[in-house]
Amino acid sequence: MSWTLIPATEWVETEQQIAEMGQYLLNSGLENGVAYDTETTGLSTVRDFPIMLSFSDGLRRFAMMSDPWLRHPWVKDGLLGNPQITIIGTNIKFDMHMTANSGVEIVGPVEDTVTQSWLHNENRFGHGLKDTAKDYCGIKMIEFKEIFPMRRGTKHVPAETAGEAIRRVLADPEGRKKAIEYAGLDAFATHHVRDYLKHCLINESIAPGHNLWNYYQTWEMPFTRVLWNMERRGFQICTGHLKAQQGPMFQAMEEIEASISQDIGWVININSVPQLRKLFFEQLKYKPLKMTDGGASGDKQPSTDEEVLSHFATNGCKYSKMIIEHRKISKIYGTYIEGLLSWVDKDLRIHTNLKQSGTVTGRLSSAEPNLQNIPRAKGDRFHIRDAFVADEGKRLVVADYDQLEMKIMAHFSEDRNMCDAINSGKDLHCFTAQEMFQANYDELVAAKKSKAPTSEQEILLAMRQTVKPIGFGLIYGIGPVSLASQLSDELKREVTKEEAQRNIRKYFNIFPGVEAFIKETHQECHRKEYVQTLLMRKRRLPQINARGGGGQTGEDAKGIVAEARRQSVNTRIQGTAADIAKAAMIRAEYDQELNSVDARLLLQIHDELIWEVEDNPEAVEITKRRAKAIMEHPFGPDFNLRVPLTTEANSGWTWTEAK
DNA sequence: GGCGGCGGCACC
DNA sequence: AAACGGTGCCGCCGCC
Repeated sequence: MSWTLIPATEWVETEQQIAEMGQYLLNSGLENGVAYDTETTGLSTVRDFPIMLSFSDGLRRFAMMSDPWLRHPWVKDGLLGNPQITIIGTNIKFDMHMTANSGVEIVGPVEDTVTQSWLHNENRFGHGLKDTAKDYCGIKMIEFKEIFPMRRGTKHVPAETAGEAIRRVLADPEGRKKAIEYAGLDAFATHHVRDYLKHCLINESIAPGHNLWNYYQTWEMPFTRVLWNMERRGFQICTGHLKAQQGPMFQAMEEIEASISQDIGWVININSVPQLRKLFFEQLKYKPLKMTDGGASGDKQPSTDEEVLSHFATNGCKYSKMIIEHRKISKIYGTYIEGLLSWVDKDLRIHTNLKQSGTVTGRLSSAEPNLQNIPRAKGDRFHIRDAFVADEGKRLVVADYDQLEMKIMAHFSEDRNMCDAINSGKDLHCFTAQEMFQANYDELVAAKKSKAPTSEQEILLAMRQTVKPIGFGLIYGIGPVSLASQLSDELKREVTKEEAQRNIRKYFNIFPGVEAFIKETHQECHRKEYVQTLLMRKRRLPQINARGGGGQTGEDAKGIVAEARRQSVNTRIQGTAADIAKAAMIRAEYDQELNSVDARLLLQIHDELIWEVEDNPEAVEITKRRAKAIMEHPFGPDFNLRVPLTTEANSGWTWTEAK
């Protein structure tokens, strides 16, 4: 569709009009869903609420004030509260929050065009309505700020909020006309984008008898609501625990900065990389160990990251360690103390934004704030995870997969040795070390468990430490250079790239199926220009067949092809892990037993799920048992991979205790 | 004064 | 940094 004839918005302001709209949309909506959009007081999913509403079936479009019409039976019960009607939105989770913030629930199935667009092309830049309406339907959208220019703030007068701007524009007759046109357009365009994408997804086969639209309906549609529930619940934070650390941390950073400044003769800001370069490479005359990436501009500068500073420290630099220490504190202080505190809402909980379509592999992502990169308890002196707590009278249950990605590698590769080792309950890394270095398996396990390893056990541990990064590396498509560096770091001795290469070779000799799996994945990707996960979701990698030319040198194309090859393997593994976690979450959310004890899913960190449940032994026990059962059989009790998806579940008052 | 690039680093 | 995959966010700094 290169252009679309757009009907005028029908502004609803009488009982008769709302009834006419309700009746009309009920009929068409039962067939093909109703698109819904809100103009709101702001972007906060907990504090803001709708001011204007719009609905469309793709033929007519309607707009109205949220007050009073959101609560009108035709809207509240006839459309949004009607379990038979699919509500379609662009980032529908947001509109679900806004609507709920005004006390109205969307109860039926929900469709999200952002997720649909991502499924259609995960590599696309921009799945928002402005981009998709234009590219897919030829509809040119009006910018929000064009209709509702927000007054800028000054020193003394705060900036206008979105809500104030909308109300101000609506008060003016000319502005009102424009606002009505604008509000009605979003829902209308959303419906058109959805119809287009539905058509595309139906026509995209992913397996005999299955297309991407089936996949969308089976997995992504229910997942949207699961994520909405999780965002709605939030995660309780013990703010006192975070605040108690602010003073000492700030003081520690100041002391380090003052001490170094005194010594070097000028006031340095340790957070400033250019100032650190001045200190190390101009004043102290160190040689750059490595250069930065340089980004798009290509301006490569000497790096001052932790590896470089550690190297300088071993060469006798007394500042390096202090700077590393300062960086650690600064990171925790900025991101996880100040940062997290600024996200705690009135209910003492953090409500993150869980992005269903943020990644190219199908993983979930979390933002505003990111709760998927909270420092892990082990090694965090500031105990950030202790601040993540259960509500009064409740308890957290944490369940996580054991080596999920390696299990998937075993499943896909069907490697006999790898599957046998896992199926006999062996520690995979110890088994690999045994095979690679002819060590004794039981002794390897004993060394791993030992609190005070003997010198013989240290050797065994080094074997296991050698093997571990290779396992990860296979999933990432590692090369000998980076493996060598990783091993050098891990083993605290120089490992050459030749030695690393020999270890990779040995690894493949023990698990020949793994090497074959990688080769087959490359070949298939070259042939189809995409790869698929367990649930047949696609990642398109057309660049895998890139040839030089077009201003691109042969060397460049080689790099691009190699990268795409790594991505093809990684996506099948990482993407399948994401499928498994997704399926487990959907099953858990609708599980009768978990619901019977009111176990509420709060967060997913890729291979880990966290619930909040009533603090009584029976409820906790049921949650742990059920969580484990569901995660180990995410596709139901009858579907098994070639290896078991072993899961461990624990409970506690805080995230740290429950893990 | 807002914005985007960059370096660095937290997680799986 | 890399021939190691996928994220999000901090502070700094230069630009407009």
